[in-house]
Amino acid sequence: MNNPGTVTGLTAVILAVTEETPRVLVVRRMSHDLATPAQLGSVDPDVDSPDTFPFGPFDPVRHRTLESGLRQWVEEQTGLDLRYVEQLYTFGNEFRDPRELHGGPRLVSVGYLALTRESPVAGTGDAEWRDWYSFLPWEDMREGSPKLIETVIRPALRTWIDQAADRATREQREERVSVCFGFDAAAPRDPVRTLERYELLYEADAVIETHRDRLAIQRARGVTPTEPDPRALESARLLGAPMALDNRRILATALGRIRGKLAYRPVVFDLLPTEFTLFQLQRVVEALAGKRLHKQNFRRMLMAGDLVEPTGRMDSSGRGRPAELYRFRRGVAQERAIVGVTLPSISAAE
Amino acid sequence: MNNPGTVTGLTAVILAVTEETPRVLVVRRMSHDLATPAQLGSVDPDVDSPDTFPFGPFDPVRHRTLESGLRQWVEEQTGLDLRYVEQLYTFGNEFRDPRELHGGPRLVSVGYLALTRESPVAGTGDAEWRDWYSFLPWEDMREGSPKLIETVIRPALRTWIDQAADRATREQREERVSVCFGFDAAAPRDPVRTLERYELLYEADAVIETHRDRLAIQRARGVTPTEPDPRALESARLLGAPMALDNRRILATALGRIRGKLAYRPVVFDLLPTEFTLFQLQRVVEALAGKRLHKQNFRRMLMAGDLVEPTGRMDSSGRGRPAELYRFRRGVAQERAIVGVTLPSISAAE
DNA sequence: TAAACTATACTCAAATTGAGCATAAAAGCG
DNA sequence: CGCTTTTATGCTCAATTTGAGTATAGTTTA
Repeated sequence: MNNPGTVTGLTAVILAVTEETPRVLVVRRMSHDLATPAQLGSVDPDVDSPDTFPFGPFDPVRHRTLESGLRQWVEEQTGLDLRYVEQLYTFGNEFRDPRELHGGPRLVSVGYLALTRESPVAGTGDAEWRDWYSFLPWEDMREGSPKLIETVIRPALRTWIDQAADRATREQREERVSVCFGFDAAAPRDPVRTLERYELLYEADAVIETHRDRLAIQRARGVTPTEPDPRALESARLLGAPMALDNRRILATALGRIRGKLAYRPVVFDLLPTEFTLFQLQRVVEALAGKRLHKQNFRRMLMAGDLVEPTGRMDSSGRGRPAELYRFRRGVAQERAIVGVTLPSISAAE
Repeated sequence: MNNPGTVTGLTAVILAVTEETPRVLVVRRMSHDLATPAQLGSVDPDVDSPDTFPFGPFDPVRHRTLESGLRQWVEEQTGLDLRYVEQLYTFGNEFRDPRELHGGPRLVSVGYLALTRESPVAGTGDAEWRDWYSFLPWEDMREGSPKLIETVIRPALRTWIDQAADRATREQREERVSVCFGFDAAAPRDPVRTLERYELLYEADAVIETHRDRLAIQRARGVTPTEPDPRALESARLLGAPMALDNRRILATALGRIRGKLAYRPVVFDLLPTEFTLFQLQRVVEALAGKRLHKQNFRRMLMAGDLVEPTGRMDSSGRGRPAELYRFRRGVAQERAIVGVTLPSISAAE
């Protein structure tokens, strides 16, 4: 086999929040330069043209840095005004791009997280905003623990635990499941561990990607595909909308990162308009955290951190008593910002 | 100018701790594949053959993942048994590799942090362990604030603040300096913000790399080099040993990451032998954190987190009362490990 | 006018954190 | 041997932070 080398590209996870709804920008077709996703041995018809994140090759002649490269083509292609931008992770696994199975190059992709205030996407019409929890439904605990955790995830993980070859493996799996999803009352669920949860589900054959990838690899290698358990497949299809390649893994990485960042950097403000009520701010934080917060404590924390200041104006558009409008204290908190917004963990009880 | 494309490589920051001394593995010459660092317009003779981190190109044919690639060549070349390995950041700035100035390709390098128990480096003889604080001396607060903070850093940053063009910039710089180094009593110094500190020093022309890079770029562009202020140069030479390329920035990234990780993952144990006294453990954490810890509180935290268990054996090699030997509770804490080792911030007073 | 909803001020107990005191057990040294 | 030095280990205490309420006020909507 010849050495097809590597292709280096940039993947953008662009987040916004409208009112209560968290959104991420996805494209239906892959970008021109890497068009037509190779036929994956698709397990599920839905997977045939699944969503991807905006992707562009990195051109060192045009771009001084990876970040400026990303900013430039995202702004060119979507017209969005990216605010906070942060490098996430570089993904370089074998067969990330299924074309590698047929002799294509390794696709090394530097993932970036970008925050913006939501606005209609200009430019190429194939990009659209989607609720990010439609891809990772088990991460949204705002209305309590979603039903599919008990009905789909728990049984699937139970099966996986029971399939352990020996006692030690079995106990390790039990512990891991318990920690990731907080089933054990002793270890409350940590909102930041999104990637671990996704990877656990992937390993446990609980998401559709596991089956898809296995099948694709087996086909490319000329091995007779193993017939997946129909019950496992059906269960996997219930676990959120699929995405192409490892894009759901990337989304999980992004979500974990932004949740972690929340605690020590005032990043929320890059998702909000210049002026906002404290309750709007809280709604956005809740959308990110995937859980409800205690209102009084939330504002206490904001005040203690000197993160916001009142504008004097009021917002009467809401239903109840009008709330005062605040603005982010740029400058001071910008740098200081040892304080962010702390997220409590989610107790197993709730 | 033709398009020379990119080269994708892997950079390894390998850390170990011997007794009290933190160590990082550096090589004197660059690895074969990217040998002979181009002549940087070296400001300082010492910079002519500076240390670099082990670097190797990424070969997608041999390596299924970036991490396995890194593990493989590091273990081949050094014989070290890498334990914890984590991706740090991908560096792709213009002119990272000075050969780019002369038409070379962009060097995109995926940085990895690796922990190992120190052992003599086998294999190619040009690798050696160095105290990592020799490169970032302002990060070691174990014996109180190092003198060079007051004698070198503070004056240099003062000059930078005074050079601000306008009042707003000036205040921003003041705030930033104060937050990074904790000069202001209100904002204690955060051990995790190592990268911010390095970048601040770089921007403020306080480290030698700023001068080196500026000169190199000016020469390559055929611009007459600006003569650097001799006092600034002299001061910059006092700020730790230099490294090639952006390797000190990478080290700062690594140090910040491991310090942050300490708080929520039991990574220290990958630097220790199987059995250790609590005091040895504390010494290692202190080496990482760059500050001294309260002994009693430290063990209280360990016990609360169930991270270690006594072996029953005693260590009598020390001078005082023999200490009990402990081992890391693998398995349980491995996964649970919401608890790590929390680092207090460093108050300005001390 | 009541019900519903939102804003905002306070309180309180539990848990966490930073710092110290006290005592125990060894080694080294006169 | 007795004294100093050094390290280990158990325990207390106050300050702060955190999670969860109670109480009351100001608006809109049925």
